Amino acid sequence: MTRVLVVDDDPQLLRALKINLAARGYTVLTAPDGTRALHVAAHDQPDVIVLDLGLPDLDGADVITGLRGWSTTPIIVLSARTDSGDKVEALDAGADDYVTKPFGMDELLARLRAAVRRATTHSGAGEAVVHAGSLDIDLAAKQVTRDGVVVHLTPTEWGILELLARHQGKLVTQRQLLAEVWGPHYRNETNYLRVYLAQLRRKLEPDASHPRHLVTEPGMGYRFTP
Amino acid sequence: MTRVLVVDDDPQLLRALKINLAARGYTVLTAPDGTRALHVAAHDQPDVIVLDLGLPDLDGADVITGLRGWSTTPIIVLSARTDSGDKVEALDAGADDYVTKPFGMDELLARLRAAVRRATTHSGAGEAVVHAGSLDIDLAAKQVTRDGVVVHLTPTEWGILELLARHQGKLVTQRQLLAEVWGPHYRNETNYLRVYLAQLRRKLEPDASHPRHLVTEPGMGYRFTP
DNA sequence: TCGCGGCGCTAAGAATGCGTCAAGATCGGT
DNA sequence: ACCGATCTTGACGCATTCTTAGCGCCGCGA
Repeated sequence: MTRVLVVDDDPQLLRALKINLAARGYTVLTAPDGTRALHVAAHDQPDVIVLDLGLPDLDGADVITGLRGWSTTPIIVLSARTDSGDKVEALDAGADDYVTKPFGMDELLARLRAAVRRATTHSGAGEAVVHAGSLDIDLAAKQVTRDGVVVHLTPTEWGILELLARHQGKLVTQRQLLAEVWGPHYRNETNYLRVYLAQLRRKLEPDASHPRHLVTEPGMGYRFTP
Repeated sequence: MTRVLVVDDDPQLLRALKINLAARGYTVLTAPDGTRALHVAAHDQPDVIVLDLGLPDLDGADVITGLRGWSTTPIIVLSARTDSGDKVEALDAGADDYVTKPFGMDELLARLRAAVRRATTHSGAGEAVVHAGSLDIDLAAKQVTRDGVVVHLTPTEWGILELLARHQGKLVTQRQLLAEVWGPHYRNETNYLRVYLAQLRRKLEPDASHPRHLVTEPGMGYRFTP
């Protein structure tokens, strides 16, 4: 069953889309703002995302960028703005399609089918386990094992590790981590990161004081290196 | 270089598209009708196809079906018909996107970029790496390697290198660098640049006193030459 | 030939960011 | 209401990084 994540702050529209999509046999997930959209996307891995711009908390382009860092899930943007600049911005940020409101339900459904078709014909099964030394991180099961033994992580610890593992090899800025794990208001609380990274290293690294996987890039952020 | 096949029976529009696309660095192929479009597509294997509906010889949906039989090249449909039924038909036949005339050139170009990006990131490895001699600059991972070894850069050093590498070959003025890396208030502190460029050269250049990549343009700024 | 501005280079003090520890505060289940 | 787990908050020492100043070189024009 195809799973669609619909992100919109208008309960009316959300409901209308939910009914229409469910009637066509889609499984519908919803989120009312950007922060929760990112959470749901990471947690439930939908097959396609319908994203309304003009969300209350985050800028539309930021939501797209936040998703594109680790996911290639098709994104269809909805917007009331017909301005061509907005379209260009959203598409260049990584959106797959852009539909202006008011839209025909038939058209949206057709674009949805097109997006899903592309994604399924192009990509095989995405790998959900990241290996790193004696560490195995199962992103789908949300579980980490070290030398085969399960390591217990708190929700916050997992949030950080997941984000880093999804971007493995890439640098993740402190702001990115704080915004994704704690929320957009915590962007300057770099304190938290120091505490939690130390905790993660204590649990995961062979030698916590000389980290091999959870590497600090001073002044910039952190990097997970397999 | 990205190759675009434009299919349209209107010579005016064909010419306009050709000029605009060529100006953006695309290689442009053209076809005036469906039959020749299929031939060119089979023969030259373009990276993306812009297809006008309402061709003189074949029905639009038939052209799409004809292409989709053997190719997964992205197809962007142009049409004067705003009717939602046409859109649904074209998209379900296998088109990737549908743009109604009259359209903004900016929007079309953005949708073109989106289509090409999808196609390349899904199949090939979409890497954002700048190579220069024994230097590899990974802009996404924010990491530099020299002869395969990772070179550690401070945030400021990286800020400068990133800006220069993104504009590789082009001259970047001192004001530009200072404003982007330090902030708009530091536009006259050319001192900083001297210090940091020296540091970067020491870390990255084979012979720091005879720079090959980080070149000074006296009185103007700096240039990164691969 | 001389003076001048722009650049490369070095080095030291100042400022910032990080790891660490430990003690409250909060949450959630019994 | 209690208790353990988890999250927040503050403080300290240390290392790195940034800022700033000073000197010498080179090319250019007077």
